[in-house]
Amino acid sequence: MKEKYYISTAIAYTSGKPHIGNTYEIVLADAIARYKRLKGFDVYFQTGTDEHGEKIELKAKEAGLTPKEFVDNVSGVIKNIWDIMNTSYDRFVRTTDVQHEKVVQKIFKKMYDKGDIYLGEYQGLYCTPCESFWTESQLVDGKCPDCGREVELKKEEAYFFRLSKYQDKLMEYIESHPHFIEPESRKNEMINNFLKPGLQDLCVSRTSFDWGIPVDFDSKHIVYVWLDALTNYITNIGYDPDGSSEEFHKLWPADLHLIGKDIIRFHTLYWPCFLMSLDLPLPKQVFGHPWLIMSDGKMSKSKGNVIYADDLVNEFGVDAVRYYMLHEIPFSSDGVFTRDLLIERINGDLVNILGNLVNRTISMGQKYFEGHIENKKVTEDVDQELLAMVSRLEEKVEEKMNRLEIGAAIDEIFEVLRRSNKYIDETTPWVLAKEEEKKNRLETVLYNLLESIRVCAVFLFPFLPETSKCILIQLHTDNESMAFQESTTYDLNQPEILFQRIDATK
RNA sequence: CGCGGGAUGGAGCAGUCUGGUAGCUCGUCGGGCUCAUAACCCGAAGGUCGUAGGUUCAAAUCCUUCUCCCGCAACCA
Repeated sequence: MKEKYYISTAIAYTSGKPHIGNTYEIVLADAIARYKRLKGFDVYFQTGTDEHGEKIELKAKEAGLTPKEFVDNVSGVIKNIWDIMNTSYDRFVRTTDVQHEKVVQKIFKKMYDKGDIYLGEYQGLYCTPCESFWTESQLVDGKCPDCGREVELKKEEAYFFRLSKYQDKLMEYIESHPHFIEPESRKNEMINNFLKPGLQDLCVSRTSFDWGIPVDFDSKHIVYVWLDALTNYITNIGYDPDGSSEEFHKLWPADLHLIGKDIIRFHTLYWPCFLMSLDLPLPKQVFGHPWLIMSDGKMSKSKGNVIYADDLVNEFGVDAVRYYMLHEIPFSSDGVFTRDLLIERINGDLVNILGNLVNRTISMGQKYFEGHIENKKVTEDVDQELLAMVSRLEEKVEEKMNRLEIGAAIDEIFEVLRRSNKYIDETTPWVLAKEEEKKNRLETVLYNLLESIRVCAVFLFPFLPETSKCILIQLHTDNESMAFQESTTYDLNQPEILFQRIDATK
């Protein structure tokens, strides 16, 4: 039986259309999910939208819509972009799903009955005109950061979750599972800033707005959005305090929660404590990925530097945009998006290295053998280095993917493609073609190239699914073996341009 | 002294854990080839590895000082 692999993205907040930075996460998750499937895992890949909260209530009001109408629309927009990016999620969840809402209420009740949630008083610095609570650190010169007016100490009835109760257990878990929080610098932040000073109990209800899940036994309280949002990882696979589904028992705990670096705290402190309260095992890993930013910093409407994924896909194609996202963003520091660099990557890597290699190889196959190529096994020493690289590729890619170094995994594939281009120069097929007695050697050379390309195409599938398929179609093969095959027969299709060169001056 | 991460040829990065010829991609310059999308291949120039000191036969790598950049510092998602 196949081993399961449960990967999730954070659910996207439905405040508006996601820009390209917000789209990075789903593509990253998709690459990992596709890779795990390729390696034989039974993958469950979940994504969706987070639809409650005060901000959405306000946005809806501005738009003259009910909150539900508003989130129905935005959730659809988000799903559409995920589809445009050709992502292979298994389930798209929404926090406004009735089933989710019901289970969240049960979870809240269960925690309350257990004594982990208690009714208390929220004390905070409140700005009355802005109707907002602020923390000490959010204040600017001791005043409201929004309007600059004085804030006052205010008390409000609220429910609290006893984070303090689970603090030691959580610390123990983090220390005994060194890869639970990645990258490591984030783990240090959590330990030093929160765990060591001691966790404060978390306020898990709100009374200042309505758009959310009501506490069923005290309906003037709305369940805190994060308690609502985080539980999506279990409610949608059948968790139920009164008895969970078979699917839940199969899938939980999740293998990887892929999230943005901005929400690490919620996923590595609050979420584990919630799970411990429910007596559930903790996810195996939480990876806080860096961001795709613009050269002048984070994308924002006020800066006017927002770029949307669908616009780029229309202009450059989905795999070019995927390639950029997956290849250009380092493991633990932000990656910068520029149009020039995108074009450079398309021309330099996708057109020159990959596209041209496929094109020139298939062209020679057609020209010299009318597309019919077998392995004549007239080998020479010069073949060895290429074949060795191809045979090591699986191991190399696996090593990088296990560390979630996606860009480095792609580099390994391109190393083989570069080596293949070099192999053509070393073997000079056009010279071999001039001598009839070298015909079998020529065919062997082309065979070696075709197999190398085929293996690369198989490994490119998680990252560039369309391109991978196009290459296999041009090679006219459905052999998806990850290893070099000694004896296949190729009956090539006509070559077609995989990526069109972009004129950077336009 | 709040905590953490970073500073490497023109650009972007790897190497730092486990000291020992400073590597990759792009760019520049020169050459080769003609199967291919003026693509491909080879070669060259270019770095006191942020600063100052220390340990060592030997430091990008270990220790300390300072400078600059970035992230975090809890109830907004």
